[in-house]
Amino acid sequence: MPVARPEPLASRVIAHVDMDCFYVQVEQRKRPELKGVPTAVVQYNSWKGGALIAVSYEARKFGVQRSMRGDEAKKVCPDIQLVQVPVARGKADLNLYRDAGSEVVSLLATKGRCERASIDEVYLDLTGAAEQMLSATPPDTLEEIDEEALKSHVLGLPNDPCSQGEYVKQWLCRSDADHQDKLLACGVIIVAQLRMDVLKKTSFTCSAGIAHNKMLAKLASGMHKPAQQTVVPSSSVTELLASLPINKMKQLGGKLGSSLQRDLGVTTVGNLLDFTEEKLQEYYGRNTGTWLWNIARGISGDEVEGRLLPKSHGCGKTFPGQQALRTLTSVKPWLNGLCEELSERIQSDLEKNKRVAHTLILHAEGFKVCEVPTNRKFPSKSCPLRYGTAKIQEDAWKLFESGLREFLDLQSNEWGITSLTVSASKILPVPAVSLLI
DNA sequence: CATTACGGGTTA
DNA sequence: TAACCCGTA
Ligand SMILES: Nc1ncnc2c1ncn2[C@H]1C[C@H](O)[C@@H](COP(=O)(O)OP(=O)(O)OP(=O)(O)O)O1
Ligand SMILES: [Mn+2]
Ligand SMILES: [Mn+2]
Repeated sequence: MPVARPEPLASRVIAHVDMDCFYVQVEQRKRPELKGVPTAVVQYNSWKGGALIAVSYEARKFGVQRSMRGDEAKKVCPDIQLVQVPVARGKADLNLYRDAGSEVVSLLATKGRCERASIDEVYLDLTGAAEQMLSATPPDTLEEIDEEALKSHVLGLPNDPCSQGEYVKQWLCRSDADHQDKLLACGVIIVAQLRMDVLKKTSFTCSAGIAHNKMLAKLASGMHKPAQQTVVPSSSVTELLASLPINKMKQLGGKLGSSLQRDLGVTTVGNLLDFTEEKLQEYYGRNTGTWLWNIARGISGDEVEGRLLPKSHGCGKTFPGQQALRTLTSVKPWLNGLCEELSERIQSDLEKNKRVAHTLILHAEGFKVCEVPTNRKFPSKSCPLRYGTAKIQEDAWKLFESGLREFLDLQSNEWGITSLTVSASKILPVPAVSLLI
């Protein structure tokens, strides 16, 4: 499933930036009285007080966690403020957070190639900016280094809280460093400035990792949160990975990571060093085997893609338990509502970004009651996407009907839909000439 | 009865 | 290519 990419020969400076308790910060900017108090963002609230999707650091001290029920959060943290996600057409509306994410991306995309990796995080390739700084104004020539940069965590450095700033300053400025480390030091200063700029212009804090590839930068950004940054010199990598639990590595948090533990006894990323590339390929195939062999050594050549916008738009809703939709008449208005939201979002993408979506996809889940128990799933269906809410609704309905026929297979008249999702994909820029017509 | 999203590789 | 599956926020 993962694919191996060799590390580029020249060393890169890569940053991963992730917003702190993002949806909470978005709500706190709207309601400043919530700043500094235990807060969580909750989706719906009828069933056990709704489910938490973002939790402030003040609330985390009480043991409040994502996916907890609102009621449960209140038990462990009676003073917690629960803010509800906006609702439109009977479903959660995440546009407020999408827009806030875009604000941040625009600020972070100014110093090098930027990849929007999720609603609240980006990867940056700062190699060019770091090289430029190293040749024009290297750290040791600066009169003053930002406090924010001096607060960085440098992996492999003694961490004495009293004199940490001094150690970091020495590391940033040391003249005997190799070229790689000097570039990283420049990256640290650039990222500190970017984070200060984000805070100043949006009021949001974020955390960041700076390293020579995406994998290590991502790992580092999560090591010290909130409002901190961590740099990974090459010399620190072996020790870092030696003790890193296998499931903490990106892409190993699921079945592959479990299989490594269960079938090979691998509990840390470093344990993978005990296996030859051929052995890993034998177990997991050529691509995945080589990928595993590489990550054990901190090698990952994935490029930062220059992409500031999502590649698809989707909207969905689940209908658990008794809420399952059991008739065509009850499915239709929900599907129409989802299509309406999707239509608005792709229309706005067209106007703001001059991009057109070309494929409409319908996903559903459901059950049927019949004599011969079957495990057939509701099939996904797709078709060319025609713009206009009514057309999208019409096409999505056709996709649903055809999926339902296949799903039921003439075997049952009693059924229920427990999940509906429509999405728009294959989004391409409108050719510049066609904008003139 | 976590929910509502995205990206990316595999399968047929 | 469409549909499916996995991993993650
Ligand atoms: N499982 C989920 N379901 C729905 N929304 C989610 C889920 N995970 C994350 N989100 C949303 C809410 C988060 O504020 C936002 C960013 O996720 P993430 O970066 O993992 O956590 P976070 O920003 O809330 O806290 P942290 O400070 O630990 O990064 O995405
Ligand atoms: Mn975050
Ligand atoms: Mn995140």
